[in-house]
Amino acid sequence: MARYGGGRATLGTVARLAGVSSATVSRYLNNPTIVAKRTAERIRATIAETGYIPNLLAGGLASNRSRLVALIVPSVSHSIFNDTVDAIVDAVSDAGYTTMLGLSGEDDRRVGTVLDAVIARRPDGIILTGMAGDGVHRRRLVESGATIIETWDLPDEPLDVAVGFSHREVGEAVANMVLAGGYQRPFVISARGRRARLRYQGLADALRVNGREPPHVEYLGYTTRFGEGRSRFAALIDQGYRPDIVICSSDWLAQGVVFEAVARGINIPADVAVVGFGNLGFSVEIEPAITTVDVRGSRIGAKAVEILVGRAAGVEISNQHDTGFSVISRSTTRISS
Amino acid sequence: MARYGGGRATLGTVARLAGVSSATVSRYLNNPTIVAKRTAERIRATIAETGYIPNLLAGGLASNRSRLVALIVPSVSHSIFNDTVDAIVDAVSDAGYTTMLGLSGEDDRRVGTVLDAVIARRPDGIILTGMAGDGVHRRRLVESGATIIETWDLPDEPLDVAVGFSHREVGEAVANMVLAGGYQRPFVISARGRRARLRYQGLADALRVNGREPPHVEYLGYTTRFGEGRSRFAALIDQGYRPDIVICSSDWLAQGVVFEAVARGINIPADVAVVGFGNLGFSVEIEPAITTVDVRGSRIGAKAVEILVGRAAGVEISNQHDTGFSVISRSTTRISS
DNA sequence: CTGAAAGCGCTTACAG
DNA sequence: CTGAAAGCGCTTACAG
Repeated sequence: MARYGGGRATLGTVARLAGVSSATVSRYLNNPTIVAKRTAERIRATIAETGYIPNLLAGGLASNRSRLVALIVPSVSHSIFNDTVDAIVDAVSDAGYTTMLGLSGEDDRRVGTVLDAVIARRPDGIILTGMAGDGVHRRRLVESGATIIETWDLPDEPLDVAVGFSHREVGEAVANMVLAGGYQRPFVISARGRRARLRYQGLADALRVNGREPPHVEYLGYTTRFGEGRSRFAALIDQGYRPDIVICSSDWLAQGVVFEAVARGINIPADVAVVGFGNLGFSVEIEPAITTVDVRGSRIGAKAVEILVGRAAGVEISNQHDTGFSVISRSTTRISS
Repeated sequence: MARYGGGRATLGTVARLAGVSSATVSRYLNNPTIVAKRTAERIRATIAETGYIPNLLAGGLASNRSRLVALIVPSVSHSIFNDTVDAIVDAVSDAGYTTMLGLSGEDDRRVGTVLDAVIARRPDGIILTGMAGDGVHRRRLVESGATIIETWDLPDEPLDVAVGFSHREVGEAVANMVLAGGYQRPFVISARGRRARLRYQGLADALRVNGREPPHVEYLGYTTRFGEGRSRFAALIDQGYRPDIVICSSDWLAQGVVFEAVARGINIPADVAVVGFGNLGFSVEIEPAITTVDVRGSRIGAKAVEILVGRAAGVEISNQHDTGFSVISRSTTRISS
């Protein structure tokens, strides 16, 4: 970088060198077409020559638009939200914004701390997974003035706007599959989080309506792993359970179940069908394949950013966006029964 | 939030209400102990009452310290760096800084764009995975004035500071395991990235020194998946290869190999040993367990932030930090041969 | 221990 | 289409 007056080039440096005012350079940067062609060209050349990079700290302060989007997720390792995170960061970047990442921890334990840190940067938007926790946090969010987007859920009363799907409906859809497939002994292995419970309730209620008992369910921790699917399924079989369909709250669990079943010579789907959740990359690669629920995590992310950008441009935004889901049936047609 | 004069409270609002100058409030915020006890108490109370949250955009501009750390990784879904990302974001947050996340894409394709966006925010530190690409980017990084930390690698000439381990040495360690275990027919299934290639070279060179041929190797894409491990191993067997040890450049590949082996009734480790890389969570949960290389991703992340914070505090920092690695042997003791 | 004042690098009415 | 000037909300020598 060429240095001018002992520091890095500023807007002022560029203006002086190009023989225009700072205001004009600023206009060129934010809306090139409103500057005269020849002036624009001169500024462009000067910027290239000086290696000038705008200071968005100053820009955000002056314009009261930080072009910062805060993204808050529980974690990034072993997270079902990662497709959403990738989609958001990419879309945010394409829109000329920058993503701040905050980790709220398991069960959103640290969301308060993260919120404070994030609000101090005056983001234009805050994207959360799940719902915006308790009263204090909801209040802080509203008062931040940012567009708040709750994702992966459809709360009845979103704080601002929600982008996601109904977990109850997912449960109901799985129930329909159970009923249509003629399964008699479903067993559920589930995470203990709010949303997984909602899916179970949707499932149980729909089965009950059809005169069926609520299925056995085993709740694990907030995050679920391959190994737990494996060990829980093994324990289940060892305890004498003979489910004809195992419904898991994540594809990781389902993968573990499949792995254990294969190792034990239990036939999928003839002896037992396996259902996951998330349609994670590997779920299509497992053999026998598992049935799973695709919730289009990247679409949720893309939609969230679209809304953010739209809001900034003054577009009227409805407060509920159902991105839907689909049950992807693989290997649930029973060969024998 | 209580409103004062029609907007949110600023430093000035707090100062006026507490009956002190802005300078004193600023001092209280940044270093409470240099303010008189009674003054401090008054300010504290006023802040609580007004719900004041500092504007760090302004703070960063005025102090020329943004307290922003940029983290640049290829992606977040299905990434071996995720433990590092979690550790960094948490440590950055604990240090009172904020993380900006940029995705450089597969093979760092988009690193240029991401760099520009990030530098415009004037971060105090920039953390990258791998080495800082080509000349243009290296130059931009240096000129940014931020502390640059290259992680997951130990370049001979780091741009600024490097935190990681030697991929060649990992390959050599695996070679030692191959030799010690008496394996005769190693086969490598590998990602095509620079670092995976370095590990292969370390492996091949160490074997060559011991009078052995370089092992067969099959290179896949930049990212490797469970399904590829499965299908590549299947193809290998179908083609008549009979490796006694399969060395994979990721635990995902290794998991796929194990899965396929189990399905085919191939005994691990009696017939074939499987080696992964990364010590990802599930690798210990696979049965039979795989041998893998633990590179302590979260330690790399924690160390990187420690260096950043130390540098800001004026601590002298050496430019190479070897965080080491360890080979975790599981199921490589051969039962028959 | 505290305050008055200048300044960080931008944006944006306002006027022409 | 362009410029002069005020202002965004902080921090930090400087002086006391």
